[in-house]
Amino acid sequence: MRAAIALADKEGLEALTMRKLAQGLGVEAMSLYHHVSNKEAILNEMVDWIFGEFRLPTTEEPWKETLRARAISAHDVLVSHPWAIHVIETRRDPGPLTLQHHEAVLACLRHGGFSVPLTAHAYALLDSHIYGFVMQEMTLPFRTYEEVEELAEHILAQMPEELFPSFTELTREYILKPGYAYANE
Amino acid sequence: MRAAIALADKEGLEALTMRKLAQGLGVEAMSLYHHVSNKEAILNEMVDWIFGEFRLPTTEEPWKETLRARAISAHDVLVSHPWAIHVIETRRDPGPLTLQHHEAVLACLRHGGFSVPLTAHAYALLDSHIYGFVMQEMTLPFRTYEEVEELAEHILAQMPEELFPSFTELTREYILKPGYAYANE
DNA sequence: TGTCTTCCCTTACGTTGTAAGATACCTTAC
DNA sequence: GTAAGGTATCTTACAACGTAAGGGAAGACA
Repeated sequence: MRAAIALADKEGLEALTMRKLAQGLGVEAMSLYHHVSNKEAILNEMVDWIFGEFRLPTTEEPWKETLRARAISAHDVLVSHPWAIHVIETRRDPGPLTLQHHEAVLACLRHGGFSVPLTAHAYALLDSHIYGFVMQEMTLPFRTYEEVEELAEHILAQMPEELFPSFTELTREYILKPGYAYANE
Repeated sequence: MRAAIALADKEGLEALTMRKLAQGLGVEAMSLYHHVSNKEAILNEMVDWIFGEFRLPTTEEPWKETLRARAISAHDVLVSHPWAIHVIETRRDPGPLTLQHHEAVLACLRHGGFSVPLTAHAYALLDSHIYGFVMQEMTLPFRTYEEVEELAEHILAQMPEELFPSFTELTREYILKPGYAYANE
């Protein structure tokens, strides 16, 4: 698991093949199948590990604070493992750490005074925002400020201003201002 | 494009291979490369087509109403093409319909009185919710109500209630109630 | 000393995207 | 009327993927 996560972190999800993973462990690809039934199983465990990294909310702290801390932690974890949302999105059965995490969030909301239906609404709302935000952040065609600058100039150059007035305005007056980072949205 | 979208709709994204796509068109796989440079190019165009399906917001209607209609439309489109969010998430350069859509949303917010920074905040917030919501909806291990029932019983049976009190409560008192559908969250 | 389990190996297969190049047809030019 | 060139398709081939099938070496235990 550690090797798989490290490989995906370093060389991207598409580099995580059974052969490369095995090679990093000084072993042949087929040897992995003695410990794991599938590549899918590896991905499942990777996602469960990710959920284990999220800060668990508690029932002692006020719900707003502890859930805010959880959201920020989840964001940070997902951003530092760029493959994560992508893989989460394709998993269909949750692991133990994932279930434990859900339980903690639900318990926190219930202790905070939310009714059962409101708890469901709130959880859906919170995680929609977290996942959607991270997803957009990861989909951006730039990461550093230099990349923003270069790309924006390139796009502006070939984007007719009369067709895209609001877009060029946003780019010029907001995105290209020093200090811009999508994460601050 | 029509064949590619139909194939992905009907048999899933993993069934969209160059050979199967060609076969559906009565042609060999390599013939597609005369019209398209890559499989990536096909995916790019599919995403652009998706954005073209989203209802464009206008500057005539009140921003709240027209953006709400856009959000619902986007949700419906994304749900009826289950491959869409997945592919959107991996695209890095937007097509013309995508740019046109962004322009319309930005223009709507600006006309609605939002400042440039607030427009950026609002757009990020709106789309985070839309994408995240759809992503969660598509990741659920069930689609129909029968599947919920079957799966919930199965999970409850092997989930120790003392370890997951809030989870079992939510399942029993909310998810298993007739009429439940995640889309209503 | 012999059997069983654990762990890794080699070999092989079907599927994927696509590079390289041949071939048939249609259009256009002289 | 014929040559030249462009357009659309084909066949063949290759490297990389996940993984099925089965062999072999080491240690554990009888």
